[in-house]
Amino acid sequence: MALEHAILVSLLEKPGSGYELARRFERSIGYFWTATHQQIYRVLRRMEGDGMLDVREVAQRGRPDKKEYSVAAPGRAVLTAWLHEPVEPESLRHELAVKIRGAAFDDPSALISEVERHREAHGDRLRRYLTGERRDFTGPDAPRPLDAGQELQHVVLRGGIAFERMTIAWLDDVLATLHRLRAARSGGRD
Amino acid sequence: MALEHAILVSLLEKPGSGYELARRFERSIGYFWTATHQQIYRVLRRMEGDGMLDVREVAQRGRPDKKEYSVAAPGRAVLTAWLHEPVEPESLRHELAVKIRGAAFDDPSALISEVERHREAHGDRLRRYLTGERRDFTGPDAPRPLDAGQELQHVVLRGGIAFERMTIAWLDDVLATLHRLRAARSGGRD
DNA sequence: TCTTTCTATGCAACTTGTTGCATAGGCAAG
DNA sequence: CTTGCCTATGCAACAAGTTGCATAGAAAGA
Repeated sequence: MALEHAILVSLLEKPGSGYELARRFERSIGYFWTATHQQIYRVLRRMEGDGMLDVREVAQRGRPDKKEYSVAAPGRAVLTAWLHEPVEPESLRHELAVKIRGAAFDDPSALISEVERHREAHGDRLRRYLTGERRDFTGPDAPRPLDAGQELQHVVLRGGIAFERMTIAWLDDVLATLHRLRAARSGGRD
Repeated sequence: MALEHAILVSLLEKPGSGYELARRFERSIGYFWTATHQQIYRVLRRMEGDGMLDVREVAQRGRPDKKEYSVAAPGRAVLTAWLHEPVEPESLRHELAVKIRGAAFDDPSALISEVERHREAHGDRLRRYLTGERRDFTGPDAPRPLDAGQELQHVVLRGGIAFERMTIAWLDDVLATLHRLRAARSGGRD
C-alpha cells in the first residue's frame, strides 16, 4: 500500500491535516502519486488506529477546526522497513494509448482534438512544475545550499518535468501520425 | 473501465482466449496497460454476459481446450462510443519516487542498489521494445507500407520507448544525486 | 439576504485490482 | 513414474480506489 507510505513521507516533511494532504497530492506529492480526499481521510483514520500517527485537534480563526496529523515512532519504523525492501519496477498505464490503438477501428482523425487537449494539459502541468522548480530550487529566492531532503525533492521534481516533456514530444509525434493518416486517406495515395 | 476497452482493442486486432490476452498484456498491450489473468477472465465473463463478445470453444491438440473470444457488434459500439468521449489526462504513479523522497528520513545511499535494480529492469524493457520495433515496424521483414493500424501501433510503441529512455536518464540523474549526497555526508563538506 | 466559494471532514455503495489457492491435461527431463 | 513446466480456466477473500452525497462554519460578493 503505497498511499500509506506517501502519506508518511509527506507528514514527515511537514505535519498537516487530511485536507492539507489532499492539496499536496494535487501539487508536489502529486508529481508521482495521486489520491482523493476520501481515500486520504480513510487511510489516515486507519493509520491513526494502527498507532502510526499522532493527532492533534487544532482550533483555527476564521476556519473550521482541523486535525493535524504527525508521524509517530511506529509509523517511522514502518516507513524505514519499506524503504529497505524492494518494490517492483512499475509499468505505465495510459488510457490515451488504448484509444490511439483503438482508433484503427474508427476514424483516426476524430482523435486529433482529444490528443490536442491532452497536449495542452501536459503543457500546463509542465509550466507549473517549472514555476515550482524556480521558486523552490533554482531561483534567487531558493535556499542555498540545498539540504539532502531538498536535493531529493528536486530530483523527483526533475523526474516529473522529464515525464511531461517526454509526453509532450510523444503527443506531437502522435498528432503528426494522425495528420499523416488523414492526408493519406483523403489524398488517396498511401 | 479501461481494461474493458483495452480488451476490445486487443480482440479486434486479433481474437483470442483469456490466456492469450494475459500474455499480450505482458507484451504489446502491456506497453500501456497491465492486468493479471484473474482480472482478465473475470472481465471477459462479464463482457460476454453483456453481449459485447462472442465465444467459441476451440478444441486443441496437445493442449487443454480454450475459449476464443471475439468482439460482437455491441462491443464494437461500446468501443466507438468510448473513443468519441474525452478521457482525463493521466498522472504518473511511481512508487520509487515516493521512496526517493522518503530517503531523506533514512540513509539515502541505502537506496542506490534499489535504484540500480530499477535501472536494469527499464534497460531490459527498452531492449525488448527496440527488438519488437525492428521486428514489426522498421526491420527488413516488416510489412511495407504499413497500414493505418500498424502506424498507430508503431506510434504507441514509440511512446513506450520514449518512456523507457526518459526513465533511464532520470534514474541516472537520481543515482548521481544519491552518490553526491553520500560523498557530501562522508567527506564532511557540503 | 442569498448564493457561491473555501476550508474541513466524513459515510455508503460500488468498482477495480490483487493475492492465494485449486484444478486439469499434456509434455519433457531425469 | 515422478517432478516440474506450460497451457488453460476459475473461485474466494481481500485491498484499494472512485463516485455521489452530506454536513458545517466562515468569508466574499451581488
